[in-house]
Amino acid sequence: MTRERIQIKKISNATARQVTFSKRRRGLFKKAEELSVLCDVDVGLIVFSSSGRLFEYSSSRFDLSQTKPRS
Amino acid sequence: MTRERIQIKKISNATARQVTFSKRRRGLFKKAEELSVLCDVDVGLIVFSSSGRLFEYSSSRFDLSQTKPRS
DNA sequence: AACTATTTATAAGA
DNA sequence: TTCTTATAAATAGTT
Repeated sequence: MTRERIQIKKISNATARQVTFSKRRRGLFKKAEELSVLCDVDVGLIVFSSSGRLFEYSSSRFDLSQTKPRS
Repeated sequence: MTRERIQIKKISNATARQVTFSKRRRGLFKKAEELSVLCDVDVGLIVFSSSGRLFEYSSSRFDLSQTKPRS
C-alpha cells in the first residue's frame, strides 16, 4: 500500500508484524464502523491477537458475547 | 474518499446506500483477511444487511456459529 | 459494471 | 509508539 507494495503473507519479522498489526487493526475497525453507519447495517468484528488479546467492535444491536475461537 | 469527501452518516438515498454497501463490504472483508494473514491473528467479521442477508468471514480457527443479532 | 479523480490507508523511515 | 511522507489502495460520483 505505500512506500513499497507488499505481498499478503505472514510477516516473518515479529516486530514488523506487531507494528503492522497495530496500524491495520485500527484501519479495519474504522472501516467496520463506517460501513455500519453509512449503510445502516449491523457489523460485528472480533480479533484475537497471537498473544491472546481480544479486540472487538459491534454496532449497537449486535451480540458478540458467544463468539469464541474454536475449542 | 474520492470524487468528493463524504460525511460518515447514514446515506439517505436507498439506491446509493446499497451501492456503497456493496463496494465497502468487499473492501472490509478484503482488509479483514489481509490482517489475518499478514499478522497471523484470528479475525471474525459478520455483517447483517438491513434486508436480513448475512455476510461473514472468519479465519480458520474462528467460530462465528453462535454469533447473532441481539434478540 | 467500468471509469477516474481524489481521498484514505499505510510501508518504511525518523 | 507517534509522526512523516511517498506511494499503493479504496472509493464517490459519473457514465
